[in-house]
Amino acid sequence: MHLVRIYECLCDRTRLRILNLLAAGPLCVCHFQEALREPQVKISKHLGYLRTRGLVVAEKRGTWVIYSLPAKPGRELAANLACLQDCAAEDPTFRRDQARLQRMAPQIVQAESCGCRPIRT
Amino acid sequence: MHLVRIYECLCDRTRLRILNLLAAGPLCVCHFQEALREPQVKISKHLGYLRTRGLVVAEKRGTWVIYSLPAKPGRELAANLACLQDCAAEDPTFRRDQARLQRMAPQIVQAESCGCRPIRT
DNA sequence: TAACCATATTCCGCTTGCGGAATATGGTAA
DNA sequence: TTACCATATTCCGCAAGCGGAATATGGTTA
Repeated sequence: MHLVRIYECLCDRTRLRILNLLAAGPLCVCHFQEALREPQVKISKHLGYLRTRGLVVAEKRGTWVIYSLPAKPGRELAANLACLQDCAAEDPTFRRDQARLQRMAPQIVQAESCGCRPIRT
Repeated sequence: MHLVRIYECLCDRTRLRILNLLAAGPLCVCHFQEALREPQVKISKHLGYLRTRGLVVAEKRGTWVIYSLPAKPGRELAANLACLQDCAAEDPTFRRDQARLQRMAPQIVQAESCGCRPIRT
């Protein structure tokens, strides 16, 4: 019953907020810290939790790490992520996080930089 | 973030199996025991867990208790129950449970009896 | 009344997960 | 090289949840 593993990932508030942000596109760790206003350890540990369970994919780019949702999630995961997005649309916390993220743009992940600070190729 | 409470209910295998059976209609405790082939304590405790969190509704009828999904679940709960049903369609465990339940019919809950044994009005 | 039945609760040991402080790792800049 | 930065890991104390054995509760039958 692989479904249980998925729900275990979803039953934490911080992880839900992370997944909600990722629905809009890849992000690097420092973006989560800023958008969610949570300490680095907390973010990092929850990202690790999600990664080891396949809900999230990590890609190293120099010093920083960019996280994203899996390119082709399984049927169950896809269904639940869609359901989560549906529910998130009305939740104030989720909306606030998204708003903060938008305000942080356009220094959002580009091909060349995560935008955490200026990069010189 | 009420969603978290819902996911906490969904991240246990036995509770998922219970909710899956309930999707087809109300059942009394002994039906769960038989269809899931799990001990009484286990069933009872998980039903209690679900009940206190509003995922399930209990109605006493004499000695036995009939459980069902809430008549009008909230938006988030409804969405997740639908998603669960979608996922359950392919899972062997869920299908097996449903098959056992169907084999147990027609002694399934009626207005007058839970069918656990013959009733004389 | 007493015996019985379906269900719920309590107790116990165990595992998992959480948050935070401190520390480790490993890449980048000077 | 050394200093620094972003991220991950370890260690700790604590709380919650699970399963099972035993027991309690409360309605039903005899």
